[in-house]
Amino acid sequence: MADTVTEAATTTPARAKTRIQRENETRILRAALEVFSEKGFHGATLDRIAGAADMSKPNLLYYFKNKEEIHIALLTDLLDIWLAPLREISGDGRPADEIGSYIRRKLDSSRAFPRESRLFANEILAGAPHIGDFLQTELKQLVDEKAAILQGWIDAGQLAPCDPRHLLFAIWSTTQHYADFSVQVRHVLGLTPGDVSYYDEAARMLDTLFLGRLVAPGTEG
Amino acid sequence: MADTVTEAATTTPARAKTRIQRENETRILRAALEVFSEKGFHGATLDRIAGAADMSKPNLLYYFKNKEEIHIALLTDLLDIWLAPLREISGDGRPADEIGSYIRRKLDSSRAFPRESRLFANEILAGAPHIGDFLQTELKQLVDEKAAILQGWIDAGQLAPCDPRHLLFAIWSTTQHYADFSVQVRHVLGLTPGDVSYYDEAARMLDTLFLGRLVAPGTEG
DNA sequence: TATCATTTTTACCGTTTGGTCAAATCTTCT
DNA sequence: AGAAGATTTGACCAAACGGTAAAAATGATA
Repeated sequence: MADTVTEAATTTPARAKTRIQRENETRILRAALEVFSEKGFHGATLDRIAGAADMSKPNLLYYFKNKEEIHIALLTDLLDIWLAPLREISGDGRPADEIGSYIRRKLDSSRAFPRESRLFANEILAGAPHIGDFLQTELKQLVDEKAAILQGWIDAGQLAPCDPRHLLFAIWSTTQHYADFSVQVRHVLGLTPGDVSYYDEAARMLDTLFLGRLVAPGTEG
Repeated sequence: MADTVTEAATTTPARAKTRIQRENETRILRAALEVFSEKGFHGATLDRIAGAADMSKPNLLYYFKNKEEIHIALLTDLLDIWLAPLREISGDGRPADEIGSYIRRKLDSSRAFPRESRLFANEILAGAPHIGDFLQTELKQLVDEKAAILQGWIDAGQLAPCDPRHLLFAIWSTTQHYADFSVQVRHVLGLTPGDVSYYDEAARMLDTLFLGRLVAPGTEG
């Protein structure tokens, strides 16, 4: 893949933006997020995005030079949202507090930004053609940093011995599942299409799983 | 969406298959799985699938009448693989044994069938256009059944009070994560593209999480 | 080996898609 | 008001795509 999000960020020619420019760019990005997140990159068409933005296709291309540039712009915005909850983990707090609030932040993020979460999932599933570099550098570095904090708790006997990175994977997967697989969740629970009332129960489940003990003592394998 | 997997299964005209027919159909399905799972439905092209099957496009269309039919054939095969581990959960065993071995089966499934897992993830992310009916009926029914078993353990005090369906969601998400998000996992762990050596550590993590206690007593929030 | 059904290929078609271009229209600012 | 720049539109294009038709080649079978 030619461009990555990090490259794209430096390519900006920096020119004062007009009011119309700002308005239309956000309209386009909002529409594109809707379409990309539910159709994937290849399933999304410029016509559809333009239609969702209530705009003609050539006009859309007046603001973004091609389809990929819109996609990259979305991914760039997304990464901040994705990283924010992780950044807040602090070594100063108690393990249960820090892990618990991290899970809550991630779950809130899934609820507040399901489209962004699905966009991210699509990108990873496709082999991370645009954000591969981000994953290897920025994300890895932050994970290394936070894993060290978790490892400190493990060494202090406050956390069960485990690979801290895999603990993060477990938090990511369980929380993101409610956004990415929401269709399956709803179908299994027998809920109607728009219903996201399962988030409260999800929060309880994850508290039990990560902060409590699932299998009662004396009944282990 | 016009066809669903359940409809397609009954459409078969039932005619004796030749050797070449069997060989080429499996060649096509194998190639299509590869392409669909890494490009998604819309990103996959018939030319690419035909190329991967070392076959001309018209020849491919001699065996499957269109792109969607190949996709549906793959999904149909997939659903058995997906359900198999869940079907084995029994109310006769001890909670820790049953849950533990279910997790192991699901994790093994992710390792053995990563392409199938990603195909499934793509389908769900796209809103389950083909398997929506399956999710609402067959899967829901099986989940209801197994959830009752888990609820029995909860009522018997062998399992922490929680929504059994959400417990299943947690198992699905954590285990499938290693197939669906393998690119991210590898990048964060600093592994090379083909490396799947993380599965052993993943198994340990999930055992700790689901069967043990993560946060040490006395350090809860 | 001759026959018939099956399989494969070549050439092609209509549509969709990402994208361009130049003219027309609207804003902004003097 | 009117010039200058910004925005929008309609007409269009080449490539890619899913799919078709018919002839050619191959395989099975008697």
